[in-house]
Amino acid sequence: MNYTRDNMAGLLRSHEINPTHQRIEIAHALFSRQEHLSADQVMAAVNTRHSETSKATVYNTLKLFLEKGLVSEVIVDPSKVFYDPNTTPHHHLYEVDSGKLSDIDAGSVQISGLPPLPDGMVTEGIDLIVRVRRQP
Amino acid sequence: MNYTRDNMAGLLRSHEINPTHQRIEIAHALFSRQEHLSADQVMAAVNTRHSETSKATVYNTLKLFLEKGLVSEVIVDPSKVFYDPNTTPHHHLYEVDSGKLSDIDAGSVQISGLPPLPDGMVTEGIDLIVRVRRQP
DNA sequence: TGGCCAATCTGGACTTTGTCTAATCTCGCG
DNA sequence: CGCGAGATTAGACAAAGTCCAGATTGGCCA
Ligand SMILES: [Mn+2]
Ligand SMILES: [Mn+2]
Ligand SMILES: [Zn+2]
Ligand SMILES: [Zn+2]
Repeated sequence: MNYTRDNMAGLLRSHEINPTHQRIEIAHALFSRQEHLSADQVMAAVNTRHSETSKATVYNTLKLFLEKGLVSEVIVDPSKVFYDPNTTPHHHLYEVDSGKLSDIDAGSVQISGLPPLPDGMVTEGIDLIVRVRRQP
Repeated sequence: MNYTRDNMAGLLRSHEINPTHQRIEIAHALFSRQEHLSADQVMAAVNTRHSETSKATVYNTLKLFLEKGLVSEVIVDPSKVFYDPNTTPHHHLYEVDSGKLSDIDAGSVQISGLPPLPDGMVTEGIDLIVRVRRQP
């Protein structure tokens, strides 16, 4: 799969998102890199050549993508949220010193023995984060 | 175990923390409740009667407690960190709508199939968060 | 007892992440 | 064309957290 800007328009439409120039650029930043990016990093990525997308639009758009299920969010760093082009259930490895965040495939991992949920509650997701640091 | 202020002094000393009035109050707020509290909530708990502990001291002290292993931090909410008087390995259930955070005992939960760590890395911790929401 | 001084605490300025709003822009359609 | 719903924008605002220089504390020794 090649994440060209042209393909982004179709991807957006398939998630019921009206493909505008800014939205295409933001989707392209996330999907072409296939990396976890913070709002700030998206902002920088999208405005490298010249300033074309405002902070408000970056935040609005990431929230829209999240609602529409185009991206997921990863909460590992107390100071910022990361946005993830991978929406399949998967886990994360977080290198505490460097802030590097990478995926762990959910296929091989198995979680068992979780207690039953409180009444009237449904699981929204299970986040598993392995926090690692460079050997001291 | 009764978490009186007097017992807090000994608890602090056993973690190589000089027990000052403010530190005792902050530890007491966390341990007597046995709940997950944000810095803001600690601040409020400690200053109910009359203002006695500054914001800077609350943040400094929570960071000190964390370094000394007296409390742990839980990162589930993108807008604030929770501090946890429970430092034994355990998991969390997070009710997204209400923000309620509760413990899941690690004893019964089993996680298997995690890939080997990158070279020269050691696990600092494994965070498992079950995000739930009220049935729609 | 009183003074010293290292550790601690403090108010408040500052930074960063994120939100909000009112004004402006865009673009497909009649 | 030109309308208007939806989208974008600048910049004010809010909340969490950090930082610093000065004030306080309290244990210890003369
Ligand atoms: Mn462009
Ligand atoms: Mn008191
Ligand atoms: Zn991921
Ligand atoms: Zn806990």
